[in-house]
Amino acid sequence: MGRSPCCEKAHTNKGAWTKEEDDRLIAHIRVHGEGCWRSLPKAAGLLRCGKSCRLRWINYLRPDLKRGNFTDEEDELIIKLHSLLGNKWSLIAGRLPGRTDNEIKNYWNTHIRRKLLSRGVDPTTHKPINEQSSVSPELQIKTISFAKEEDEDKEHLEIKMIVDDHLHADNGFDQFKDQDQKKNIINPILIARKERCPDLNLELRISPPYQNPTDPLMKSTIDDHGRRSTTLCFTCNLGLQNSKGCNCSGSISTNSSISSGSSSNEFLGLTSGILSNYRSSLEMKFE
DNA sequence: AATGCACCCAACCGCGTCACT
DNA sequence: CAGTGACGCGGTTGGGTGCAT
Repeated sequence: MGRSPCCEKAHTNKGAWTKEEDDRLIAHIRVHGEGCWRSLPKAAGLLRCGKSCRLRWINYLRPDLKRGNFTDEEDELIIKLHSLLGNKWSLIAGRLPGRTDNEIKNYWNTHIRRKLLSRGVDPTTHKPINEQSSVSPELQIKTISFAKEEDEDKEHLEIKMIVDDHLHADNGFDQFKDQDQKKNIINPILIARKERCPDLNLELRISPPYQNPTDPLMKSTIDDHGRRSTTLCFTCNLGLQNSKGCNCSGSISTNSSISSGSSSNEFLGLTSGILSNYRSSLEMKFE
């Protein structure tokens, strides 16, 4: 079963928009507002497909667009958001007022990628290019997909998560060579986690972006077992240090940025409902 | 001045998701 | 539950522009 075309290709203009077309689109949206993109071209007297009109409006004609060069602050925010979200350009754009996903995507591909490479940082993983993990490949978590949880080998995943925890705690993990021994250690921790957040069964942890230990934003705490862990509040992670939501008291650790339910129900300004929708397609890259 | 090349970015394309029936 | 239409997203393309030779 094929997909029906979004419009009648034979009678639509393509390519660059003319001034007259722009004016028609603007005039129509001023009167009728955004939406109903499929019927808009006919109503506005445009020989364009609805998709094309939507893109033109969102990426170019919208009055609230911020034109001009990206600032250094925007650069850094994009980098931080990308390290958390990956190529989720629309989500990133949602945190930069006046910028569009297309604009940020283009800017990333033409400027920021190069900028990161020149810093010796892999733009995909946000880790130093020459830093190779000492962990054996079979113990490294590459990607966890949430598309179909039931398809996941959950036990395998849990073990990897805990091994990952111990790696982060600089605890060494040769002691966990035996799988059963691993599980004996792992299961109580998992149970405790589930009890802490009974409403969430996401099996989800999001690793923070790579942080330079010398970064002045990083703060260190010592846990009950005398282990050192470096923490940074989430708003600071987003480059919004000293903002209203800044909470650098160590409440969010580098090992579990979103491991438990938050009373605010917000992540990056998204409601839990949006997050829920987003979850099905979200892939989190683990270190 | 002519040519080739690299870069930028607006626009397109295909697919996934959601709402509705 | 399946089919369908509409919208939104991310990857890719291609034309315009500037620079080097």
